[in-house]
Amino acid sequence: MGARGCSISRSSATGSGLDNTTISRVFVQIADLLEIKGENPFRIRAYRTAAEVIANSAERLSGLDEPQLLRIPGIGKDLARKIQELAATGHLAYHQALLQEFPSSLIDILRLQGVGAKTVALLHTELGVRTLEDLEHAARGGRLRDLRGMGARKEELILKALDERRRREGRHLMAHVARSARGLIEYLQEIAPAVEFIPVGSLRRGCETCGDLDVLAVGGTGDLMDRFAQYGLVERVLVKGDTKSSVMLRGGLQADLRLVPQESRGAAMQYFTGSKLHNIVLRDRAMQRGLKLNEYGLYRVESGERIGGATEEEIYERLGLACVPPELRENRGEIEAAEAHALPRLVALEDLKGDLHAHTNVTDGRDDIEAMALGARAAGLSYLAITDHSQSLSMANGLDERRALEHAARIRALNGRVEGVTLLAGIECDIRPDGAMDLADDCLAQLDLVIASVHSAFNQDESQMTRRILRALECPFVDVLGHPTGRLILRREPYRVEMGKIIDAAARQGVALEINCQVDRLDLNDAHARLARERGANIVIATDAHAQAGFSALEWGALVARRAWLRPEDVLNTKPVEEFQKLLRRHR
DNA sequence: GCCGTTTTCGGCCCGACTGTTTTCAGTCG
Repeated sequence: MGARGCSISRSSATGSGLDNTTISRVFVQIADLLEIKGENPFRIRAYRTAAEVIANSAERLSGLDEPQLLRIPGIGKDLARKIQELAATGHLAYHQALLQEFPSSLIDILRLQGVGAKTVALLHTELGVRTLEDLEHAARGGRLRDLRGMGARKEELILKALDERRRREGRHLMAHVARSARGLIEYLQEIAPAVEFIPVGSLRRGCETCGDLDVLAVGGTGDLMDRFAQYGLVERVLVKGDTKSSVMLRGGLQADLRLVPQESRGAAMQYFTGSKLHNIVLRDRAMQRGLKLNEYGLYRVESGERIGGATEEEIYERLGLACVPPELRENRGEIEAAEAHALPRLVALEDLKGDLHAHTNVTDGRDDIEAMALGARAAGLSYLAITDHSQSLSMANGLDERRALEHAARIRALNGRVEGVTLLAGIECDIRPDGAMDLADDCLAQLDLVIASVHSAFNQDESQMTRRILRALECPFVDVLGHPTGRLILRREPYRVEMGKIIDAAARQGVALEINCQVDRLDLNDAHARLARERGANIVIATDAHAQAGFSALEWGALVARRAWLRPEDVLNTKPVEEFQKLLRRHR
């Protein structure tokens, strides 16, 4: 994940409740500042690696002691102490000292396209530039062109980058990038039918957001670069060479196209799929074996002889590894598992047999029960739980007990109408601010499936929210906890809640945790879903569809599950409907 | 700043492209 923004929020940086994201952001900021300072690049990398590891750790690091911290790869004595200082005081003296030296606003400048640490330092020392506004002023005044290594062209590029930054902030939802990829590849494919176009990078790894779109053109020729630059949605060409070009698409997504020869197809796929951390480990492994790995192939260092590169499988195999699925390539234990030939058989979209979370036009959905059943069948599903909202969600015309039971009767009456799809009468019942369920137990007891979800009072403090959800899980008729953290990716932070406790309670009580497939939810995320499985909680993958076409979103949830190392047997809705129902909490 | 089956020191991934240079530094992925 890229670093968004640079200010460390005051509210979240208060003592022992410190969350991983906050610690990670401090480390990223330190790395940025050290880069501007011109520090040892390996020290900078150490901070970046640690920041990544911390952000992706499901366990809260602020609660760990030094020996526990030292067991985490990438955390040594020094960083362990820094984490503890942060956890104890909410501050880090080293970080504060750097901020005295360089204002954090310099980091905003560092994020500009084409501006790196050396340039930021130069601007700072030579022109006294501290903020984006200072920079814009200097550029408009023509004061950049006289600096060493700069010219009028560079000045113009910086003004463009400033303008772009204003219009858009960094990252994009995976599903939106996937759509852009499909459009671009369709265009290129028509021009060059013999060339194979492969999306790689974070999109291929199934990351929830992507900073850019990377596409390989296997077996293409140089003229493809011109055609790429001419694509209708290109706003501006950033770089254009014989084998590599980058463009900015309308809407602010950067797209990169790399030309690779057929014999390097596998090496290039491996290299450009990443992640960076996974690749560093892989190249290190190659080095230990007297080999060199780059985007063209795998070579013996001594003789220069090429010993692989046509396929990814070949590269992993020559390094003594099973081929790692792209979703696992994050340096989170996959190399060790690949070495032991113990990689899991990951759950796939095709394994999913039912969907458990869908709304109809009785509340805030667009289509009626029958249309939704048809949609589920078209998506290849054999059962569907209709789960409309409960009364608290009055904006959505939520159901009270009487309407909920009437609705359930209609759903059951329609069962069998759409051949091949079993309908379950469920509800998405609000968890009230005090943790009480929004509908009476005797109503919930008469339904086939109950999802409990938080839709209000998001800013309760952590202990309040944790107690609230734990109380909801006590209700014997709750089968599933819906979108457990309430986040909206790139729009709303998750609410503050102790997920470890929620996961343990869910495991204990047989409540399944949802991976909600809405492209801006994907909630649970990969790290939490992985933790949930490790702690023995059941998982369901559910769309939260609000229209007939909404079932295609299962694709995104399946990717999250794969990134969480889940196997088909870890996901309840891979089971046929009878077996699935037996596994629900109410039938345990 | 991390790491270690050669190691507590001396390594740490690497190539493409651009702009400003005249052989390269900076940026990016």
